[in-house]
Amino acid sequence: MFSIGQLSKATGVKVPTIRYYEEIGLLPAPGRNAGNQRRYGQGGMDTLGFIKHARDLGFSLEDIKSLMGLDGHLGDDCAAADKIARSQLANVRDRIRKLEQLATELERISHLCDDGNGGCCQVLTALGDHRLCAGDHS
Amino acid sequence: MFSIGQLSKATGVKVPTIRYYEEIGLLPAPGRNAGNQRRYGQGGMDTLGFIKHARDLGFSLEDIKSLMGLDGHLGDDCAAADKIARSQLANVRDRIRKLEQLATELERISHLCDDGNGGCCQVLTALGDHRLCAGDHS
DNA sequence: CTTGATGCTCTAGTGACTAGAGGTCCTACT
DNA sequence: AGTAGGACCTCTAGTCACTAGAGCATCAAG
Repeated sequence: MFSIGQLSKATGVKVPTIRYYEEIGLLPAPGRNAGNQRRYGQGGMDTLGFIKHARDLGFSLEDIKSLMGLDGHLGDDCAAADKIARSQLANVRDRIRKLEQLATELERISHLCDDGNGGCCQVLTALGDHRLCAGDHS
Repeated sequence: MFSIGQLSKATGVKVPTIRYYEEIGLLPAPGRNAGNQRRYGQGGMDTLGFIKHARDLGFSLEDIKSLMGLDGHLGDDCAAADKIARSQLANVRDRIRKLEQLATELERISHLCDDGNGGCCQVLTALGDHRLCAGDHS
């Protein structure tokens, strides 16, 4: 049996966050000891580990709810899980693409001060005028 | 003179968002007409364009406040602006790196179902056990 | 038996908006 | 001049995924 603090240390999920997950029905409410404190078993540990890992991979809590069964246990609908994972992958790829455009643009802007082309500050001008952009981000 | 709707169309910033920017002191409150409706000049248009572009580049509203003068006009402190832009670039690069790790991991997970290695669902197992990860994301 | 860490509930705040209610105003058309 | 419908106004509350703090109870070690 683990206290909420031990669970927190073991999984890397902060204590208030664990209580929050319970509140929104993501993590099943565990039993309590005589002093009304939460006591978790291995099942709670596994479920929280699952949630943590999925969150690190960028899944929303809504996605995670879908990935787990309605009763709070891990589901086993492979096709659905695979679909969510693939859509998440597409999402991540898209974010990478957008961020790369931004990095290009920011790099260009950052170099404006180096060139010494008639004094600063070109950075603010570049930020102010989208037409000066090289790429077509967003 | 532009109405808030015209400003919205011209800049691509939604009407409630413009009012929100005004409320938090990012966009100076414009004059009103006889019927208490906002009327913007070119200055308002420019400032909102600046905000929009900076937001698209991933700057926080707090960053944008720093980039603009305290009185709501565009500032001209080049060194400070450059510092913010560079820190934003580093931030974006970091996010790209993390997302690439996630994409790798998600790709691996998504392929588990293809392999047909003893039946599904490996996706949920992989999500549940961080130790099965190839890379060390997060 | 005390001390300090850990736990409890509850409320409110974060960032950057978004949605809706309920009302007023402007503009174009008849 | 009247009217229909869109645009505008303020205000409140909701979103997501937490985070912070108040004020109290409980637990474990010395």
